[in-house]
Amino acid sequence: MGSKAQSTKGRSFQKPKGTRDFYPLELLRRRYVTETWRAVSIRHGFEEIDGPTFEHAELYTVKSGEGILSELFSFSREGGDDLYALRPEFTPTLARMYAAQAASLPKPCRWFCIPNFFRAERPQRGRLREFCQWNCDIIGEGFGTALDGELEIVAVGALSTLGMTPTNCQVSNFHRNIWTRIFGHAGIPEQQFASWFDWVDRYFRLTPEQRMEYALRFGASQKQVTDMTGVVQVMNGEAQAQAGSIDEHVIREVTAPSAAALAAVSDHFRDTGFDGWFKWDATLVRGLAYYTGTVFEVLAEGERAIAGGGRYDNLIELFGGPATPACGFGMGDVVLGNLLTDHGLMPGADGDAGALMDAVQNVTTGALGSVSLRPDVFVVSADEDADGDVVPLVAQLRRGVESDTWRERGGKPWDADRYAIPPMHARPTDKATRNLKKLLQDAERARARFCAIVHTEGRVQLKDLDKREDLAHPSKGDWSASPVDEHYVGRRWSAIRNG
RNA sequence: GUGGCUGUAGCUCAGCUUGGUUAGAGCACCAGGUUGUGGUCCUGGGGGUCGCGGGUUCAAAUCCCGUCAGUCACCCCA
Repeated sequence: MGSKAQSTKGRSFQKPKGTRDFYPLELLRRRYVTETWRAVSIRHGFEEIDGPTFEHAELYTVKSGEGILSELFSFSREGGDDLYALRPEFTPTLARMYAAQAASLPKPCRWFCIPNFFRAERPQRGRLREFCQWNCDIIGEGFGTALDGELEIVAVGALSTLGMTPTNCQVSNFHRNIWTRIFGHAGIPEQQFASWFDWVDRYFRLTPEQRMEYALRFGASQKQVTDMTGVVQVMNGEAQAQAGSIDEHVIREVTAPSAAALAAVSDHFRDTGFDGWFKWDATLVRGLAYYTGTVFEVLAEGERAIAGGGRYDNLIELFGGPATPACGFGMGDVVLGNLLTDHGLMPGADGDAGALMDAVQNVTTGALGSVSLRPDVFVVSADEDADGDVVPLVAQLRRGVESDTWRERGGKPWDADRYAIPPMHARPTDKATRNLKKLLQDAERARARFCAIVHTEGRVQLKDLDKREDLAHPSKGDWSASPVDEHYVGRRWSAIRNG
């Protein structure tokens, strides 16, 4: 080590711009994040997939136009005609894969992947040319309207597991159709919608004067700018509508259907115990033209978006599949890594290799909750009055119960004693039926080990699906859906798993 | 594609404004010693094309030009 390592022969090589070398400690840090992503995905009922690292370049230009080629690493075989490109995102691959098998896939289909992506951009903080990104997508309709909310909760679940809280991190939400309706109502021609989305997107990055100038340049009128400024202010709750702009009641009326969809997302945050994370932001529209409904971004102070996603209801069709609604998000490892490090939430950031090894060990082998590919429990409702208890119970089981000792100590997210009851793989049904027999079939088809049947007043009946027998509580008979109870149903298979 | 900052030992950096003897520090590494077997302390040691190229000068890490690389921001953001 101490002697001169470089030979006078040979030349030295540098890693390509915007790429990273992962020495042992760095790779462990990455695994801490990716294994957490994986565990959280599985617990939320998502299945892991992957696709090729490169695709026909056309797959990307068909969606985004030829202009995107300059941001791709593209190549062709020596003497070959086909142009390929390293994948810059997963959505086209996903749409292609889904379209190819659409008829035989379950509806909805919950898929995740944690692949590397490549973009030929200029690197800067939080943006590299090769990075790792977690993608979660729900494709196809369930009976519920909560698909978007369900999806967002997965992202929040991961951040929460990694130690982020609503005080330093929130999910900004909006619905693109709120704007298209407003645009329509304001008499803006459809060809100008894209420009107006850009305008909305830049709202907080430009001064009022710049906003006016920007709008006039693409052919808007002064009145329209005044109107839209008023709409942003009303929507964000910053002010009453100003004189001369669109009346607040009119705004509410025009946008009611889309606002209701957003409210459903907000409700889902509440039902799953993540209320504080949800935020409205009327200026959040996201650049991509393919979003058709809700759009969201996970934001934290001082960082670019940690995750972003939304609803894309006509993309599967674009890739040759049947018309299928879908929503998804992506979360990159670069920004997240910066964020965790800055908040003291990255194990081994101080070079403590032992702590880092323990952290990865805990995440992967079970001290923090083993990840069962088979669902630990399938939760169904036996009574209409208990329907509303399913989502909260599933969320509670997936979250686990943190231990008092850990909480009082102010422990780190990766500490082995974090949970009194570890997080589990829990699933609700996607079926609309109330037929208990069918619901149990659904549970067996999902290969669940147990089924929790929720009755009124938080009573839970527990079945071992492998042994086909009921597991009654020794003294109370039924179990409880409330984690504060001694006979909380989560305790039962927490005990089973620990032997 | 545009702009700001940076590039000196394996790592983190000082020195550059006001050019001038063998270019420094801490950590790391190696050797020896001390401490009654490991993270203490002491002593010594190896290791540097001062990113690269050109220019100005008697003399350049230092000033000027170019170039490459890194980084941050803009553009863009799937």
